[in-house]
Amino acid sequence: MEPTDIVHSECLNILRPVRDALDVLNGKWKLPIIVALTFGEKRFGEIAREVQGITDRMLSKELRDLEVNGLVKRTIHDTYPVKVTYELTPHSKTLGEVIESLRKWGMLHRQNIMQHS
Amino acid sequence: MEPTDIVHSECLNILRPVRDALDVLNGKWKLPIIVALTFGEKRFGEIAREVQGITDRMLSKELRDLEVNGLVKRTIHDTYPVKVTYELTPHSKTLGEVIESLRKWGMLHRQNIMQHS
DNA sequence: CCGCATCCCGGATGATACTG
DNA sequence: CAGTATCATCCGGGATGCGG
Repeated sequence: MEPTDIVHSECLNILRPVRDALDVLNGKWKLPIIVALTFGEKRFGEIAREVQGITDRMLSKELRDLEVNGLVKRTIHDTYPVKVTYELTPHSKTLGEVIESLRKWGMLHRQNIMQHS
Repeated sequence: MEPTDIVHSECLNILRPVRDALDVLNGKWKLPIIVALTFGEKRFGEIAREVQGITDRMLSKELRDLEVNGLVKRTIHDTYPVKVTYELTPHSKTLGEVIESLRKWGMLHRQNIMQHS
C-alpha cells in the first residue's frame, strides 16, 4: 500500500460518518418537520398543517424515520379519541451546530455563485 | 400574522441556505470526487479510477455539477491526445468546516443509535 | 383523529456501446 | 483519453382510499 493510498483510505473513512449525517437530514421533509417541532411537542395533524405540502403518507414515513434515528419521540396518549404527540429528543438538539454550519456555508455559497455569473 | 408565525417563517428562511448546502453535497458521488481532488489536479480517467464504482456517465455529470457550483475548475490542455484536468477551487476549500461538522455529528449519531438499540 | 395500503409517475442512476 | 447516446432500472414521493 502506497503512502498516498493510506491517506486516501483515511479520507474514505472520514466520509462514512459524513454520509451518515447527510442521510439523516436528506429528503424534502426532515428539516421542515424538525423545525415544526422546535417549539414543543405537537400532534400529527398540527405538524401536517405546519409543514405545507406534505401528505399524510410522507409525514407518517418521515416521522418514523426520525424516530428510528432517535431524533423524535412518539407518545401515544390513552385518551379518546387517541392522541399521538411528537417531540424532539435531546439528541436532536445536537443537530443545531450542523444546521448552523450548513446554513452559513449555504449563504456563502449563494454569494459566490452570484459573483461568478 | 401571529408572533409564532413570524418565528416560524424565519425558521423557513433559515432552511433555504441549509437546503442549498445540502443540495451541493448530496448524491452518492460528490464527496468522493472532492476527496479524490484534494491532493491536486487530476485527469478524468484518474478520478474515474479513484472513485470506485462510478460510471463515466455519472462522473461526467457530477463534475459538471461541481463546476457549475464553482467547486471544481476544468482545464482543457491543448495537447494530443487531448488532456482535461480537474482541480478544486478556493471556494471548495471553504467546505472543510461543513464536512468536519457533519463528520463529528455523524460519529456522535452512530454512538447514539448503538446505545438505544 | 391518526395513520397504513395501494397505485403510479418522473427523475436519478446504472449498464453498455459508441465517437472525436 | 474523455466523454456521449441509449436503454433499463430504481426509488422518492404524490394521489387516493380504507381502517381503528
